[in-house]
Amino acid sequence: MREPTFLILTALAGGPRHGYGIIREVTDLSAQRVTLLPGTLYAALDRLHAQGLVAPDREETVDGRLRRYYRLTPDGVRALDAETARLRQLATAAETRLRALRPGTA
Amino acid sequence: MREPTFLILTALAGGPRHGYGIIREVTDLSAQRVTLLPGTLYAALDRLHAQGLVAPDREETVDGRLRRYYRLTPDGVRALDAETARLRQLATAAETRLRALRPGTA
DNA sequence: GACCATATATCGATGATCTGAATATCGTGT
DNA sequence: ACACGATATTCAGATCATCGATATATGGTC
Repeated sequence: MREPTFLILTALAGGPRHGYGIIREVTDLSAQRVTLLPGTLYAALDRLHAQGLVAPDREETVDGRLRRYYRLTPDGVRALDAETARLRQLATAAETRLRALRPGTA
Repeated sequence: MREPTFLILTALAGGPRHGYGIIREVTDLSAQRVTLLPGTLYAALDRLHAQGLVAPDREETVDGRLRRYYRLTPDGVRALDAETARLRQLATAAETRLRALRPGTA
């Protein structure tokens, strides 16, 4: 799983969001580091839906503009959980070696 | 940066390694979860060398077989450091939301 | 009426990785 | 002498997520 996909799942872990809401949430989440492009978002949502990790939630019309909400499925929560554990394990392994490289920084 | 690339840099953070040594180290590092294929490894080494993150170290001949060692460059250490910080930040953001989803697990 | 932010959607190109196969050398067993 | 397995490296072809660009439409602002 790549970073944009991970951030989309993380954004949805904060509650159902519609497409543009996800884009804004991801921008915040990553401290302006990642700006999700529409192509990335909708391709990812289609893929994650096909994988059963997200599902359409509800549709709202606000000021005449359609909002299509998505939410995490239970499988989606599990996938995000597993992916988070994996990231943490990778970071820990690297940090252990980096600390050994620079004993002065300990 | 994808997982195999990150693991290669992490393996080299433990000291210079030759190709097959990196493959074995990555298998250990990831608790048998990731098995680096030769094609992945050498393509990544070429790419990382072109980016200045790894450099050829020395060559040894053991039992008549050549071993070509690679090591992290200072830029490589910095890149691994930055990437590790990024992974940790992502994991922390996701964990915060996952904990809020399941208050019982806190 | 031009322009911008919101909102959803599609398409081709890019690039890192994976699959799968090929090449070469050495030690061991027969 | 020869086949075989382990070590070590290389390359062609394919896949897949993401990017960049573009399209469509609404409502509010100037």
